[in-house]
Amino acid sequence: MNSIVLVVEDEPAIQELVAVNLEHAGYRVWRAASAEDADGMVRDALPDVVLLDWMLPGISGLAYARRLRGAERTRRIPIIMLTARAEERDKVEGLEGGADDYLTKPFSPKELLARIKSVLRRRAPERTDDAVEISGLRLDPETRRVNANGREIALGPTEFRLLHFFMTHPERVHSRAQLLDRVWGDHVFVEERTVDVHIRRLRQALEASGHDRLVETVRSSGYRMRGA
Amino acid sequence: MNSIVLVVEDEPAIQELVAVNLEHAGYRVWRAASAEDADGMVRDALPDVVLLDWMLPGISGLAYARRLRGAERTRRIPIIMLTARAEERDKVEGLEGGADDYLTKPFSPKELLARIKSVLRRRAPERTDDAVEISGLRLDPETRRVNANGREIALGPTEFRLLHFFMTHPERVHSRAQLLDRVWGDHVFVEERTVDVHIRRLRQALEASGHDRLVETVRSSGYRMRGA
DNA sequence: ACATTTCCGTCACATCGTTGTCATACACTG
DNA sequence: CAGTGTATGACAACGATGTGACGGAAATGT
Repeated sequence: MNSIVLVVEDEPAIQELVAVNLEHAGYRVWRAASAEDADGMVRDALPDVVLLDWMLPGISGLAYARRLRGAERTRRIPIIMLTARAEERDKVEGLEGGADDYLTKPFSPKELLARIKSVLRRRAPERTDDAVEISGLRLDPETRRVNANGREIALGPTEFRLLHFFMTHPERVHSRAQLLDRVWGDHVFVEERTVDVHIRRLRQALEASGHDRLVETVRSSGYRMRGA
Repeated sequence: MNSIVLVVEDEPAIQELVAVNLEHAGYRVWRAASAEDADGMVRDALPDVVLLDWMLPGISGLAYARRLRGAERTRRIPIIMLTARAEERDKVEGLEGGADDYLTKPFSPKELLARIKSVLRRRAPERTDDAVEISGLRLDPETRRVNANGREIALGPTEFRLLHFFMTHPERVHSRAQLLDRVWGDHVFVEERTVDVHIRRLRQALEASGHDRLVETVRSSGYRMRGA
């Protein structure tokens, strides 16, 4: 759903090719020609995926992947490495560096999109367009709609994202801090208790259909969504 | 999870490497460049593991390990020693100093993580996110749920931690003092008798499914959980 | 540009669960 | 049976969460 892909690639032709394909598929693309460039962009806001060329002028792709994985703020961003055929033998080392997946040049647009989608699904399913459903409650990111047994439910933007995150990570306890991080996003300075209020609003919206009982309070830990 | 690793290493490059890898794996890292540094940190709160370089300016790693093992408060913290290849012959002496394991430089991140996990599992399995099950009673830290043969059991925060500790250390008698230390935590001032009350509450919660018989009283010693 | 509506974050207060302690009843040991 | 250790129920204080209200920001409509 309009996810942001940061493409770090020094070869203009390839960068263009990749970017065009991604944009055509509905992604927003940030282009960087080097790790240094990329770093400047990441400082302002976080992309949802990083496509990282292996060979880069200056800081290498591998080194940059390590740096991203090292910093708390960027740790969970999925990384896909672009490598030339000849570099394939280095895969093992690269994986240790923290890449989530590999793409060997040349690659087809279809393959590119598939990898991105798969990597998103694995590490950040809430950034995906797939509809989710739990016991009659259905959320569809594509249409931005929520239905409870067919009847539509109106949600504010934050409640929508909150519910989406819950539904893509059910059965697991999330602390208020984690929720702020992953639902409100990066660089937020908000009281933890604010989460409570939005939980309240979400529950209120789900009350009509009785789905509010899916949102459970786990005292002293956080909140959890029932998985079934 | 979210265990704290105290890294004591004077070589900045290695400290950085280790710290980054650990953080990537989800640990919280405290960095110290010397035993003296480390000691200051330990005074405030206790880490779950100590990674200790063999060669340190000032107090040596070996000496510091001995000190940690000597003090009641820090005695049970697992210690992993970092040694250079050339020092390998000293392994025996090191083990006598009380280290739980060794890592010979250079080492791979994978090996580092494996050792830490193994050492944690051995000395503090309750710091792990793995679900535990004993004769139909199942506790899952990730979802913060307890089931007795499928039926969910509600526990307060303290009872939950208590049960978790018991289940990860079955068949072993724990004194009230030990339980206070490891379930309530360091630096607590609570009557020992309070443990009795929580045992009572835990048993009460487990009564419905008959699992309360798993929690045994060992007169004049403490409590124990049956292992099967 | 202005008016209106929606949404957000925060606060104050109400409510409820949890906690540590005590007093008492009970069980075990020698 | 005396003495020690443990179980249990009650309780008051505390802490965490629920809830309604409010001012202002942001989006939307006119």
